Amino acid sequence: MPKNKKPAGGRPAKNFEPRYGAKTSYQDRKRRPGESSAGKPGSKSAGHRGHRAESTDTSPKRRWTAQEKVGRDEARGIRTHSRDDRPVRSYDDRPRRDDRPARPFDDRPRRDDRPARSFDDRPRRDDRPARSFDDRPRRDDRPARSFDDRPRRDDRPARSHDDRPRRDAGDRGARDARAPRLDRVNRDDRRSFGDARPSYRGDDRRSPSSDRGARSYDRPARSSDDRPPRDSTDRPARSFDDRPRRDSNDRPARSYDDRPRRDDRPRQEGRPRRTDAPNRSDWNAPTRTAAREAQVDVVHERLQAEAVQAGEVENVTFGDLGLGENIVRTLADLGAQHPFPIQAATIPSILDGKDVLARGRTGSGKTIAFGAPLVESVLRSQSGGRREFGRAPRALIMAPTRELALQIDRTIQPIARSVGLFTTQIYGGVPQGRQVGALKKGVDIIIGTPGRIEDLLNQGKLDLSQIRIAVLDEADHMCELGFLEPVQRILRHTADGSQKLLFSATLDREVASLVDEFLVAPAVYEVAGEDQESGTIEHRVLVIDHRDKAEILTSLVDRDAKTLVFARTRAYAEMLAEEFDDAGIRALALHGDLNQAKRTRNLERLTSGRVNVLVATDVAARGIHVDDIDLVVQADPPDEYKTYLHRSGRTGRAGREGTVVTLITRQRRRRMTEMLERAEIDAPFDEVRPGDRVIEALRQAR
DNA sequence: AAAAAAT
Repeated sequence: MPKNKKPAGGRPAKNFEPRYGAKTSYQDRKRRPGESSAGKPGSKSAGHRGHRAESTDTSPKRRWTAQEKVGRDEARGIRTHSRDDRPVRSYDDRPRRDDRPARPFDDRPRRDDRPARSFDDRPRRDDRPARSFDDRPRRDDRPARSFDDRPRRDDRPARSHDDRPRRDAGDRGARDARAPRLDRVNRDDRRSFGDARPSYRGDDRRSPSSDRGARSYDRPARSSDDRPPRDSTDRPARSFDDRPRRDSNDRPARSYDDRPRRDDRPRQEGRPRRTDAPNRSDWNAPTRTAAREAQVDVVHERLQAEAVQAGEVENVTFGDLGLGENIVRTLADLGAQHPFPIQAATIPSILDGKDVLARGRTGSGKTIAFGAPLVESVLRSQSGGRREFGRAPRALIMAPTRELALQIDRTIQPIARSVGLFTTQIYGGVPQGRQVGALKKGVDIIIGTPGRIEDLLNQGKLDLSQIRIAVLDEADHMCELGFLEPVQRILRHTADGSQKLLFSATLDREVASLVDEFLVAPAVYEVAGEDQESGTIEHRVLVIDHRDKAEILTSLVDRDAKTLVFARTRAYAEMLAEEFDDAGIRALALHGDLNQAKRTRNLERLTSGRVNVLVATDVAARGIHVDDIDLVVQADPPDEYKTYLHRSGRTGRAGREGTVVTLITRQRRRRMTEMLERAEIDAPFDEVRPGDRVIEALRQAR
């Protein structure tokens, strides 16, 4: 095991014990040994007192696009905080580039609070050359690893601030590319979210019928709590599995168990679930096969949805869908010239005030599908008291990870700004001062994660009583254990009758608990023909010997294009990043043991191309969009098919091609096969040893 | 196991 390969100075991988000192980040530690920050140029001079000489040089930039501005804004936010609120925090993490305070958008309230000083002022930080990156020529951005003797680094000197630019460009490009695919929506039938019920037993999906039973959901809330006990029994459901199989227990976890309903609500029984949905047979599939393996992973009943025919939305424009001019223009700036199918389907309904459930595969444009109409609705609803100081927010968007919340804001903020509305991010890991300050001044849309939102809510610093539209991105995930309850508590604080929108690439009946309590007659949409086969991702499974794992991973990752590696634990993600680094392949990690600034920065480095390899835990599995990832490597196979779908969805976005490679050992073959069945993915399995041709073929960028 | 608040 490569773990100890580090030379003397290096500490063995095990050392990194994350948590204690949250602030101590792995990198910080590493850095110490060799290079003292002292040596680094940037740190001091420029660093102190807001000296931003360096940054200046970066300025020669071209004008910022809306997205870039937002990006800086958010980055600034993080840094800012650090300074203000917690002066000391190790925050160190150097502010990435954004440092460029770009003041342009001062519009935003927040910044004023902190006058100019740049974060450089931040005291300590010695270790890190601080701010560096960006501007500074300084070499390694990742000082960290330095002592490792690793040679590499130099290679990338080149980087320059390029980073941000590209992304937009890319985005756009991407979108344009796919644009063609969409076009008219064909909403034929709208099926109801339908009955939950029994379905679990796969067979009974009987009556297709009428679709709309519509709302079954209206039923007053059945709170989840109520029905506790029974489930087990009642849910004979999975019985079909008769296979008691092992893991039976594992699944308990799944929240769905908690999901009450189902039996209790007899009514539904009759509910027609239409099985014959056009094109896609089920939302998530393979119920029958699933049954067999339901051990770890459960395939929930599919939702009845109105299928949007991708090919038919041709000629439809965002304007036709009901969005105003400024918004349409901003969307175009963001690269969205024409609506994608999922967008064409949901926008009218959302503007219509309906509760909406939507499933669109990864990279299909869900953020704009709910974001644009949300902004339009808020705008229409506030015609009068706009910009009132201290106004309470009218729309809320929640996501499962901070990075995703940040990314969503990056897309929505420009849209909101274009019509004079303000957004603010409310997520943990950063001082709350700035967030609270923004709320005090008054914002219209808040985007964040459950923890901090609930925290501010309980502190009385966040008033959700005026929330008229609440969105749950990755809704099914938000219904899992650990997320469901906070989410429910938060939603209960929103205005009565507020509109609810649930989106996810794997939306299924797991969201029933929320639907039952919060949605009324929801419209359900999905895009016809969006099955895995129609995708642009190639899936491969490499069956290897455990002892060859590190070597094979290293060779897979040793390539020029962007590669995202998933590991099951934070420690392993960290270890892999170090191993790659030691092998001369620049790599960064992304997981919950890193402080938020580092998380944000490391992800940004992949996005900007400063680093090509990012090793992450499932924190990066859902929603994160990085343009050019053409290879996703699962160092550890996921336990659930949904996780597989989301992880692999980090590539092949917007119609591009991508490859997903999953490493497993022989004994995992069967489980892997079963999981792929649930995911409805066909992937060849190859027994591989280091140096095999297959590996070489896979690392070739596509 | 991970994520999500912070202390």
